Amino acid sequence: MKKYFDILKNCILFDGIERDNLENMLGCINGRIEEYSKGEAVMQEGIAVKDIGIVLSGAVQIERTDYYGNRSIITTAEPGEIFAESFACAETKELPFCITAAVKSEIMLIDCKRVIHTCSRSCEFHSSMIYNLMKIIATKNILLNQRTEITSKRTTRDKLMTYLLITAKKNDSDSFSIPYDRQTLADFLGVDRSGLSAEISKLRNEGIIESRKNRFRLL
Amino acid sequence: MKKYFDILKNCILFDGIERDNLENMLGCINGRIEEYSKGEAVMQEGIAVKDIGIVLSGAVQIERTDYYGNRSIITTAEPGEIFAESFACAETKELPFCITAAVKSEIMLIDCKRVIHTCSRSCEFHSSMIYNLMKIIATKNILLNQRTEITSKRTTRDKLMTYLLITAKKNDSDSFSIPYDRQTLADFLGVDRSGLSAEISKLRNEGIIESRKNRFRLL
DNA sequence: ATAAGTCTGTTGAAATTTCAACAAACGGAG
DNA sequence: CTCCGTTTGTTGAAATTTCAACAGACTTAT
Repeated sequence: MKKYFDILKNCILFDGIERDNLENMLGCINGRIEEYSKGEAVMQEGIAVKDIGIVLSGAVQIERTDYYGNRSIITTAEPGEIFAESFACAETKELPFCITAAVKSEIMLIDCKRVIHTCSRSCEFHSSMIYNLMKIIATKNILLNQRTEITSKRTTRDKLMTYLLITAKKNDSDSFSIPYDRQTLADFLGVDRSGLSAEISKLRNEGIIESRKNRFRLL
Repeated sequence: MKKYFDILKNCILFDGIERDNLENMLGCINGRIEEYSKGEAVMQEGIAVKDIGIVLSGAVQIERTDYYGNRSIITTAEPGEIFAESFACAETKELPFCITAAVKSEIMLIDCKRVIHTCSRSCEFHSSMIYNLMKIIATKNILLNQRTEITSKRTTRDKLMTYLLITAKKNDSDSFSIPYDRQTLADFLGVDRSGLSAEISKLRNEGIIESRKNRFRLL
């Protein structure tokens, strides 16, 4: 168990909890470690989700199959990252996709109820963990809301401008860098890459923005 | 205070908490009641959000101004509904939009920290409230994820089919009703209403779905 | 039953996006 | 410095969406 402490220490779920207290914590929430071989299902589609997962080693991927039968990877979680937390907290009756081990992996599974309901001992660290979990989910929520605001716009220009405006506000400056290359930005905005490039050029020619590579300035 | 108990009783944040215990609860979390006149800001853009809001009477609306200067209402909250909970839990430093009273309203504001951190008395109801809050935010999260999955598709057909497939799975049946009229569905999917109608007809002609008004069946 | 209003499906034209292909710019590696 | 692989910008054609307008179906109030 001890050999995983360095990884768990970096897991945001345990933010603000000292290493020395981690051991007590883990007893308190009864985390169990499971091993999965490459391709094996960590959580199967259709199950009722009870556990929050933490990747200790390896990686898991969340996969979805669309109505054409195309399977695509929605996200992956690497060591120290948590997954399935929203489904566990929402007490999802049927997981709408499959979570599998991308490679041979060790996963810690924690019963969500043990996290949310403070133990009888009511340890102070438990409270920290609840706070962390709430913050994680709420932050994702805000990010998803922003993305929805962007993608609900109808044109590439509107999507891009909405994104740039949100980013400028976040950076508290008209001039900022973005952490995406063109293709990734296009995927995020839900538009075609070449169309996005064209739109950036157009906005630049119209004197609405300045841009060079992934650095932008709103005028 | 007592006159608001009926409203609070229906607030999902207090699910599973008996009326008799509600009063203790409210002391424990120190909910304060504020009154706002029509149009007055309940939470101003740019502030650091600390409180979760509950509408006791009237209604609040969450408004956003886009880069053209058009102001639009993102959502409204009516009596018994909560708002700003994600921003409070995520400890948002700058609220990205304004929350105003749509009409003369009474609002209960609760310091989020008081909710998340169980009180020294560690009352059992507090634990219920944390559980409820977590479930609310996690559920929204899942819904937003689904919406993102839908709107990230490029064509009206793909968006519609993804939505129908998710709904069918949720209803555990190929045949189901949807809670939207055409315009609302179009807004939700992020597409043009007339184009959506046309696409539904096309799918029907191709024998992929049956549909009558807001009832659908996947074939 | 009528009338007014709303919702839905249809259509064609205009606008926009996607797609494919290519060239220019860029960034290492040798 | 040159070569090679990758990223980005550009372009024109094809596909799709949006827009506006209208007609028919349906609802509700009187």
